[in-house]
Amino acid sequence: MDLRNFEEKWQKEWAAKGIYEPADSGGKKRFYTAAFPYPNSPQHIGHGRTYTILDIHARYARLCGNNVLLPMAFHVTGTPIIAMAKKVREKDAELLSIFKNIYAIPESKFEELGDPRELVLYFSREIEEGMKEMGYSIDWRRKFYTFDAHFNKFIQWQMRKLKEQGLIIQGSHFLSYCPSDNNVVSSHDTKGDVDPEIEEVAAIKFLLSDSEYLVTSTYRPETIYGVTNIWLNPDSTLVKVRVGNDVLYFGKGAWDSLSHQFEGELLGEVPASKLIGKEVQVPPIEEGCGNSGKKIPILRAPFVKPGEGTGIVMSVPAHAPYDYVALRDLGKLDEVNPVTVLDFEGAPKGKFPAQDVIEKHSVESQQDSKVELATKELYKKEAHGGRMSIGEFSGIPTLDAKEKITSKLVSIGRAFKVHVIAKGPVFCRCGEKVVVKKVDDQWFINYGDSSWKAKAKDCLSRMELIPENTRKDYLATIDWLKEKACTRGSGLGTPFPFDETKIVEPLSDSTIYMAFYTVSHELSKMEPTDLSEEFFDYLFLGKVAPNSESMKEGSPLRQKAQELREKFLYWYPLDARHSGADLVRNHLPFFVFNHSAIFPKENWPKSIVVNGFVLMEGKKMSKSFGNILPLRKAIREYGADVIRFSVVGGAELSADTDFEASVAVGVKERIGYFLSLLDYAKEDGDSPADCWLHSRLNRKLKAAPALYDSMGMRELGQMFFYEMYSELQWYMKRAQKPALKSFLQKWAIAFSPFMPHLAEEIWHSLGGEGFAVEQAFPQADESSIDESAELGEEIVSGVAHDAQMIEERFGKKPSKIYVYVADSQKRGVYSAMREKKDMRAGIEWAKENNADMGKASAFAKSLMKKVHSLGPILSEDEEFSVLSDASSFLSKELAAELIVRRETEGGHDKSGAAAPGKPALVLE
RNA sequence: GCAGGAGUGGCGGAGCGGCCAAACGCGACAGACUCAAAAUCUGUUGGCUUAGUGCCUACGCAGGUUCAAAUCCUGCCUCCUGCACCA
Repeated sequence: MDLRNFEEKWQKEWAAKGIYEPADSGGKKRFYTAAFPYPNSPQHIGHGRTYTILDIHARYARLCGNNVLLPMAFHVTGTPIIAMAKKVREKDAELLSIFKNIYAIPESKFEELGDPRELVLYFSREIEEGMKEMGYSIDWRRKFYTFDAHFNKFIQWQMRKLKEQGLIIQGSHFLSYCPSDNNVVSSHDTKGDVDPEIEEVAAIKFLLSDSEYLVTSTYRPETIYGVTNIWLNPDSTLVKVRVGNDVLYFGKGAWDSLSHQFEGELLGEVPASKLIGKEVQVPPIEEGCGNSGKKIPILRAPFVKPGEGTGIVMSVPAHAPYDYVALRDLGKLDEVNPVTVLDFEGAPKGKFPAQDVIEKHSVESQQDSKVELATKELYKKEAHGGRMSIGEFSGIPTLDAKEKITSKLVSIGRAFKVHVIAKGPVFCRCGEKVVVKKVDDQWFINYGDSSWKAKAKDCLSRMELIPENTRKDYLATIDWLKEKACTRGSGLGTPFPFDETKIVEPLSDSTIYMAFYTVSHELSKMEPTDLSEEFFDYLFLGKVAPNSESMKEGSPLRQKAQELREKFLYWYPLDARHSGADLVRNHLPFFVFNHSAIFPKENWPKSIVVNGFVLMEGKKMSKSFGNILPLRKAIREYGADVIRFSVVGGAELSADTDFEASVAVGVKERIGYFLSLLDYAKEDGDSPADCWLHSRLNRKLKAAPALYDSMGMRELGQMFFYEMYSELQWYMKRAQKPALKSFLQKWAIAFSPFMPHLAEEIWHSLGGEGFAVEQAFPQADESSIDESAELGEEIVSGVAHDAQMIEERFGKKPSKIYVYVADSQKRGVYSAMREKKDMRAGIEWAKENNADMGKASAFAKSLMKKVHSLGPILSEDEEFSVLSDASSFLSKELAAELIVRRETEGGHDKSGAAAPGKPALVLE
């Protein structure tokens, strides 16, 4: 069976009739979008998940009578595509092998793919075809690329709107940087893919003489009161640098890195050995307090790495195990004056904390690896549970004191801040050490602005978030966001309007583009030069400057803007934004922020839906595992409906889902089963089996709308696919004359958001008019929900099951099976107990109704344990007739004559074991 | 380090105070069909037991609340994800 045949057929029909190209007016509307793809590779099935959920959302909205817009475009902004094209031109073996073996690109194409534009076109075509083959109900007329001139104009307008409100600022910025490549370095540019995280540390100045200082860098400026000496590697070279009026000493290697951060005039080099033995002054942060302002010695320390930090280290033996051990090894502990500056719970009495922890771990010498352990242990205690125990900041928690002391040192001119690569050194792929570079004229979008944050939160508070438990993540991110660098030096995209040599950075040009979709199909017919700031002001905000020439009343451009404004106002606000869960920390908050700043409240987005990832046979999909299943390949292999369902139906929205080939095969086979039922497309029957099946269906139809609204993908899939499937199998076994026409019609439409092609095929096979995907969602018929019919079938299947169970023990094939239906007295006891959830209620009922008290109390006792969980039951007559009706079916199933009797008839010692809903069985 | 999340059967994963020995799927086993296989169907899949509706032991570990806990509370252990200029 090849599902592709009818899938392609219906895709063509849908496209020919343009049913996914909605008018920009009329009736109820819904506007849904998902993040546009970045076309630097073909899509794999993982990409299919978000779009499939989006499509299901859109399709359900259509069944509910909405005019639905689902547009798509391509995000090409940034450097990766350019870098990739460059690699193609250089004939990079690894990349070309991926092209050939994973992406299946013909080698004849390689030449032209060296051009970034061709690369974009190639992969975007690939992606678009895949989306069409998946049956996504996208309006492709609105497609654009983010390097299009029209879009550029729009983004420039956006930047201007932000700047007007003071939300675009300029300032200095620290970047991880490779001096050899002359480029910014991020985690995938480093050896071992280490993230070059930038950290701020305090650089403290120790006065050597006049205005000459040794500069040490430290994570623990709060220990300044306890510094006893300076460590200097005797084999290193120091450099003297003039910064302002000061002359600063740094380790030579350290200066090479730090020189990218601030201006300084290199005065010369000094061998470190020349300084050893001299003294420096501890910054006089608080006279007479600890070692503050005192003279301390410079000691030799071969362990100091001249390239790290500033290459010069301050020593605090009371709190730093390394310093303590080093002094001990040198035999100089007695010559210095350690001071305890921090107190914490469990701090040793009469000992220095570092000494204590060193002794506890019996550390022998500096080379002992336990020093590291001791350092971590002590630091953890002091940093998180500790407080200052000296000076004006006494009693203040360590982490706060760190800040306060640093600012005080800065204010007295004895410290400044430097930025270093955390957990360094980190090396660029070219081999060079990554440094921190300061950029002075960087542009930012100021997400740190507090009134903007408040606005963004206001916007968020009005939005529905699915799943709702993501809300605190958004709030935390909104709080945490600060200035975001919004331009880059190179890459595809939009020139930044205030400095056209720069490009608007990718996460900044994808925040309000949903508004662009509402008119993109019209804008593309216009000249980009017409898309002025004034034009967009009118289109999106309805604003006209009083003396505007081009937009004055009656001008052609004003008319055009008016026409487009109506379309924009029709579609906006956006009803739902769909995305993978990974974007909760960046794109989605930006989306909220920017909408809240630029658009009035009535055009703020209504909801966000996020979903988890797709795993491949339990593992993360990745090029290195070689387990990527390209979307189009998967469609060819299994069919679009199978992939749609496999990627979406197996897990809750926010959970990761697993793609397994064996499951996909199972889905495909079940689809075949549903199709085979078309042979039974007769008008409805009215047998118990028919009532039962329609009851089950209507129950599902009743539950469905709430599930579709909350994106309960797993449960919908479970219910309409797997459950329906096994119920149909039971039905086919039970029904003498299966009649499934109206059942299949309703089912196909209700499930069409998941499997639109199958639905269309079934709909037309049953002679339906129009398209299945344009019908109204089938309303549940409450009167068809028949609890008795469902209970009846449960009893029948229970009898079949129990009889088989007993048969195994019976030893031989029975020729007769007697079924005893429990009497009405038991039912009375049962119902009374069920209602009151109490045994006495049953006994009382028995008394009042003159029942056999011995029997009644024994029965009541047997129900006692599950008195809280008794389900509904049928009356004796109902149960009797259900079983009588089913007796020929059961006889056939069990290959034995089945005789239904009432418990009251007796006739067998087992007959008394009958319970309501659980008849007693006797095999003969 | 900070923030967030998760630990259930052979596996994936439901359940979030009582119809739970635990949905559904996958896998495994048995049976039917068949010359045989695949596919399909039917059943079994914690232990013990009765010719079935019974009992016991289970939901990371240790306690607690409750008539009742996988579900609520406390502590501990383990694992995962994110931490920005990157699409």
